Amino acid sequence: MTDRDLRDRIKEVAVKQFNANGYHGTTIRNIAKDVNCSLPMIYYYYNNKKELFDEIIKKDFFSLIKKQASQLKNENIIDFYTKFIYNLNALSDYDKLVYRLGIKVYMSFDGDEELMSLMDEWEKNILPRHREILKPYTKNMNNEKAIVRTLVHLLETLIVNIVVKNRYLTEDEIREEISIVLQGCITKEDG
Amino acid sequence: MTDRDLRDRIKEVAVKQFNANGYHGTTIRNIAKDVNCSLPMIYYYYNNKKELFDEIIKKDFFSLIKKQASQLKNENIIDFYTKFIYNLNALSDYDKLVYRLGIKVYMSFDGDEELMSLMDEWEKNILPRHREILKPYTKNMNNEKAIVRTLVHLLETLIVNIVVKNRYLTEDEIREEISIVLQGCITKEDG
DNA sequence: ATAGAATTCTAACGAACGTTAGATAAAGGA
DNA sequence: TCCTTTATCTAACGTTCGTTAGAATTCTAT
Repeated sequence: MTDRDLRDRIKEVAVKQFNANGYHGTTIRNIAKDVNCSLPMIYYYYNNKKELFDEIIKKDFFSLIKKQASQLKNENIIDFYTKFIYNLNALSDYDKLVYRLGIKVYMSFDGDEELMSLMDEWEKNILPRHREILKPYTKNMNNEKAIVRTLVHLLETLIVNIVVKNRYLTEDEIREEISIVLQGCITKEDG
Repeated sequence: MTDRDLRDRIKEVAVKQFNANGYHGTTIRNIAKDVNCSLPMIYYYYNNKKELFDEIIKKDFFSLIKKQASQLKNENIIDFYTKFIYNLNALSDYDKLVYRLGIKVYMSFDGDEELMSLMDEWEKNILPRHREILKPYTKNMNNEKAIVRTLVHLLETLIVNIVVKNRYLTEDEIREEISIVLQGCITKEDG
């Protein structure tokens, strides 16, 4: 075990245990045991259990998805979305678990009201954001809204497969599925 | 409160609390309080907490999805899948919560190894089943497998929206999205 | 009416929980 | 060197947990 900041090591172990056993099933004692430190050390760095959980979601999870959302648009829309999903495979184990815990809260399977409403805020801008991205490719289509919705729904499942169910999806698999949803768009602007 | 079997009332309250607070966050005392009975009555009908949780998944959840999977095929494939999803809106509150808890286990957000492996067993026949259903419509297509996969992925998200996030999806919304994924198939056999 | 089974209760057990008090050790500048 | 700050510990507090013992009540068939 390296001599990294104990504070970070605590959070790392906590993410694992919150994922595996949920908020209530995770105990400060078990975290301390895995970190190999004494129990009150957790309280030296975090005021209480809830603050530890909240920091993972509020800091780590949101900075993760904000970073992901700010990815540069590729020249080709299908390449763009394919990379968008495919890159999730390469997330570090820690980031994957943070993402997974975030989805757990997003589905209100864990966390509290406050965290859930933060998720609702975020969710509100998902559809508009992708609508904006897809605008150049869907401007003449009558079912534009449905296409954006379907794509976002597909992306959600792909994310869940990689991050929650811990599957590896190949780039080709991802591209195939995205192409099926966007097949009406590709001939408009691209090759 | 009606005088239905106390055993059923216990399970009903348990489903609510397991959904809201997870396995570890749910206490026998709180169940008893909501059922308005004494604490040992839970143990009169169920040997322990885990048996209560397991019965919900093993009996109620699996009978629910087996019933759903055995729905009669409609003459039109898009109508069929649209109804398949749309009908979820009409599930009783209890069945929705049972379904939701099952998904929680399916995503290994709750439950134990044994329940998870039951889920894995079930998951294995999802793709083949839909491949069979779609066979008449995809037999001449080169991306048949990708279409089935994409459809199943879309169905998963729609199910999560209705059952986990408790959204109401209109029949038109559902049909639009399914049509986008199956647009290559419809002109083959149908009108 | 009454014996026996089925149902429900009060009260408690030991274990584990989140959290804290307070002592000890290590580090670093004066 | 000594003093202050930072880091770490042992031990315990009060609470809640899953579970059970054992008594009281209600039902049912004779």
